[in-house]
Amino acid sequence: MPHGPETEPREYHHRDLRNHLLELALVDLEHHGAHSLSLRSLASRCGVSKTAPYRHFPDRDALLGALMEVGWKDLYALLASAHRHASSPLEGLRAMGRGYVAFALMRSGMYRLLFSGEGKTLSSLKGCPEGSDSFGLLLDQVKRCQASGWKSSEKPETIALGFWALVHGVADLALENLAEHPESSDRLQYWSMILDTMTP
Amino acid sequence: MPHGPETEPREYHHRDLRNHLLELALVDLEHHGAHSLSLRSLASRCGVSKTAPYRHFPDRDALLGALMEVGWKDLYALLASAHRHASSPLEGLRAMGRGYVAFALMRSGMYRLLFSGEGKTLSSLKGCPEGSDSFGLLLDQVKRCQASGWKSSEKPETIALGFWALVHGVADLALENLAEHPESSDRLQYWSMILDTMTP
DNA sequence: ACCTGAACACCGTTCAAGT
DNA sequence: ACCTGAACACCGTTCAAGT
Repeated sequence: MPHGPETEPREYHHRDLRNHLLELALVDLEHHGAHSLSLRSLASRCGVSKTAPYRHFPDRDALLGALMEVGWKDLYALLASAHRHASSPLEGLRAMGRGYVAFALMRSGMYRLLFSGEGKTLSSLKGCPEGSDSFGLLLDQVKRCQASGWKSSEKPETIALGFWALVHGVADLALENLAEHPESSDRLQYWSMILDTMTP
Repeated sequence: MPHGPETEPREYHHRDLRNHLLELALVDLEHHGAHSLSLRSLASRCGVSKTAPYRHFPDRDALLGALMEVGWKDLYALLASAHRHASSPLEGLRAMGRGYVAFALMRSGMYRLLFSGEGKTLSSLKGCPEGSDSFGLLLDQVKRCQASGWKSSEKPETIALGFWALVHGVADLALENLAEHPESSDRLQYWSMILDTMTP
């Protein structure tokens, strides 16, 4: 059945290839991890030749970079909404920590891509406004906590980095499932408890 | 110049291939990261055919696993020696934390291999006695701290996991160079300060 | 027991060429 | 502007065969 002059001509230049690639990549990222992402495989599943992606990304790292940008934005949005409905500054800080851990558990592929290094994390965070904005969000919340008397003698940057380190470490350990007790049906809850224990 | 009956016949079966491969791999690991490790390249630099490594490692992951075993052992030795000469239990705990961060900074390739996931970390830690022994070391030190009154109302496992998370997060952030102040000529010192600030 | 060689099924990337 | 096809230089892995 050959198609005549329809409004939407099939088998054309595909037009939205860039977004199609990113969409599939986001799925692969969660299901099989960043190291399994292949330009050739993505291309073929988009119904396009092996080299077509190079019109939209200079190389594989650029595709990964675009995915990270999405990740930073999502993380920022999650952190921003987490502290909004808190009953106190310190509760807001704790909520941000729980949100961070939840992000790591729910979107582990993306979390690992953002933070497992490979040398690109730093530049991607500094280069991406959403990345430094996330730290800015944390820093502001720490300052609000200090304004209400908590650890007010320390530099806010020191506290913010220390708290981020704690939260980040908890997220990493939770992701590696590094607590072998049997009743770990709800990992988020267990690790939130650890987090609260370490937050004065 | 053909060689006669010498004591050490060249160009033979190489005999110590397994260790030679591991040696080269350890160098590559620090210089270019785990993802750059290639069985074929290692083999050729050992002066052996591309498939020879398969007599010693079932697959690439097995080579990585053998490297991790080395890493766990080294980390364990470092932690064990770190707390030995401390003036108090809590000082010992802090020394272990600094040692962990120092390990991450000095052997970043190995540190990333051990902890950047790829799904193998958990099993490699649980499977390798040195891995769980490292946690046992930490747990014992925490118990000594609690015996002298520190946070004695909490479960030692909770404190140990929380402290490990903190230290691990500090190590990760230090590795990503996530503090952009100019005078960061000595990262270890800066992040040790952050660590001490967060350790009550 | 340990190693080689050919073979298969993948990769990223470049470049001349097509529409 | 966007995509294709052939080509190059890599991979991991299997397997029959050599010593």
